Amino acid sequence: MAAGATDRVVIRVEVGDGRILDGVTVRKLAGTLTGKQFVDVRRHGKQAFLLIEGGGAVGIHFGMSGRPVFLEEGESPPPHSRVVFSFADRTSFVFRCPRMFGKVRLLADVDQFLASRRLGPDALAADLPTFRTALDGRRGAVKGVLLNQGVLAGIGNVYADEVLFQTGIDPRTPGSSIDAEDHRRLHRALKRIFRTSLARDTDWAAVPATWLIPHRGRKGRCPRCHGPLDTGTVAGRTTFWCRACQPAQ
DNA sequence: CTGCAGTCCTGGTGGC
DNA sequence: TGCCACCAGGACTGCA
Repeated sequence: MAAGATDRVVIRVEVGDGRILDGVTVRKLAGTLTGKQFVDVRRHGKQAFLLIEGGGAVGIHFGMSGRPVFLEEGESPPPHSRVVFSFADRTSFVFRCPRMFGKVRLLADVDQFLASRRLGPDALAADLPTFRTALDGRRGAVKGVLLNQGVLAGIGNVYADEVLFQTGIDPRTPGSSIDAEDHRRLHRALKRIFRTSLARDTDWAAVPATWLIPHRGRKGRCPRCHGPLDTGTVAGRTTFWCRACQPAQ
């Protein structure tokens, strides 16, 4: 993800738009980082953490459009680069965020931060028992359960629709009627979806045509049965599903 | 506790 | 063809 950001000395931190910062000033961020290295990168759900030598971390929440970009010497920051960390070896690490929904923070302790935000286990890292425990007993529409970052961290609106499509579950199904077999199938599908998507650099234009994602949109048709997709608001979010392939319970 | 609306922001889309 | 209004997306706040 942020491969290359570690083990290089930070010599400059530039913030293109201060609104991306949360709870820290440009001055404080730059002052803390200058002369230090990032020693490791962690990810939890939609956030990445660049661990600073000697303690603390830079927390990056990707929002919907945030992307990490590593630049080799001589490469210029792309448009919408909100924060640029420049290293002594002339490479740099950039946080792009066109829609400005992301956040950059300075954290004393990552685990403490995760606990304070009440985030659930990471959706991609969760094994089946963890996944099952997280989902079990949740009320409300299953789509809302999947979107709840306090249940599992990392599933956004588009991926929630995708995993429900691939498991043939109606997004409005009450969480209480999702059984152990559904849990198993959701878990397997989610891993496959995230791994495939990450392998394609999360480019939605590059995912398989058999997925729901390329067909989201007004006149979209189901890639499996070719019937018209249903659209509506579920759990407060725009939702696409196929009434035939995801039968109501 | 739960769920809903409103808010932030801007590139892309739909409609005219 | 060109312009503009509107919408989506994540997470927080405030209200019922």
